[in-house]
Amino acid sequence: MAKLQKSIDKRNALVKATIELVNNNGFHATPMSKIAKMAKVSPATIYLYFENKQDLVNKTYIDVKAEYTKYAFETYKGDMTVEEGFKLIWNRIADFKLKECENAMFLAQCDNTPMIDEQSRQEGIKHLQPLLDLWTRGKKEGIIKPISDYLLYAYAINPLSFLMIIQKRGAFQLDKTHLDEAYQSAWNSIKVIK
Amino acid sequence: MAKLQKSIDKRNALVKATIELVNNNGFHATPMSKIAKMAKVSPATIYLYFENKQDLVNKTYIDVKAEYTKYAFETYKGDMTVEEGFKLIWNRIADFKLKECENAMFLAQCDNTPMIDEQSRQEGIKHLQPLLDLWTRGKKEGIIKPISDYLLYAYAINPLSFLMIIQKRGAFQLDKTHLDEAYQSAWNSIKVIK
DNA sequence: TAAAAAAGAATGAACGTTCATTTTTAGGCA
DNA sequence: TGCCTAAAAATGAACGTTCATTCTTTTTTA
Repeated sequence: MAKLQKSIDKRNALVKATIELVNNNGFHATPMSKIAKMAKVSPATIYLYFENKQDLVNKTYIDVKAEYTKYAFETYKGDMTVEEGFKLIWNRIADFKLKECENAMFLAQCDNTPMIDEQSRQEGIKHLQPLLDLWTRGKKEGIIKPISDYLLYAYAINPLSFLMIIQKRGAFQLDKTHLDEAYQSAWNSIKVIK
Repeated sequence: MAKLQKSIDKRNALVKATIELVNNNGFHATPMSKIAKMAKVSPATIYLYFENKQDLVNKTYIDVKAEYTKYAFETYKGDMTVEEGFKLIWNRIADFKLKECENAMFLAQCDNTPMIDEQSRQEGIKHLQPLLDLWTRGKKEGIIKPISDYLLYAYAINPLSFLMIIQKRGAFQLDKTHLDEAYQSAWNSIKVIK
């Protein structure tokens, strides 16, 4: 048990180092030797936990994506109204992107580059199912516009990624007021207009 | 003149090859030797046109960004109403992202990774001024919500990047109906609600 | 004490860039 | 016009470095 614990710590250290270094330098400008150094491990040890560099980054992506969606849906209950549910999930996602900025930046980079295997990408998408289910219910109840899930995502959720990135670059600070405005924009763009 | 023409052709070929290879492989997985091969040029020749690899990708970014904004604002006239102007620019941007998919993918990758120098990034942002001016006017006239330009961009323009990426990945096809819906979402999220 | 985990050094391939050389260009002169 | 030449442009090969991965040895574990 002590042995297993130790291994998990090392794996976590490797994943964490990968995120930080890839965020700052990009995938291919991040040598295994630096990841090893930051995780306080020998380069050779990485290969006890991951097949190779590609496997390391794929697994890191899946880990982070799982953490992200776990956080997003953690307090959501199936008996909420569609509007309540959406508001809750939206705010949890916003929270995550702003508080766990490093993790969110990593996901953004993975989603916009050929860094990740197609298979790992698919794996990551699965975790969004609760949100899709909520939208399906919302459309049935006539509360959410009867348009493609992709469009709903593009206008309601994805803008948060953009805001996170420019906030990270120091262009502006997202405060409570901004977030309220952002939520209103998100909700306006998906709700049925009466 | 023949000589100058020839040089411009070569530079263009290099920029084009860079876009295609970086889109498919990422910046650091794209060797200069492959760029040279695709542009039908010797590796050494690249260094007659660009200082080094970083300079090549910076210049490519600025070129593509300029092309993008030129297209976006080409038919816009200052005497249009705010709503007309926005609709026009929005549709031009959508056009560009869908027709010039390679170019738009390249920009998305640059904007979400540490691939580009901060200076080149700033240079690229300048070109968006006409859109910012339009929004300023819209706010003055009480047509556009009095919120930060970043939020306006996040909800009105940026979703197009997301749609382009998933369309490119084959997840779904953006047709005319989708585009109309997308435009309505965009406009709803920035216009003043009466 | 034997097996598993970890380490550092070694290896071979790939890359960005430069170097020495060849090819092309432009234009002055026969 | 056609030829010559010096400068500019272009090239392929070579260099030195960096990196992912493996190998051999040492350390830790149970």
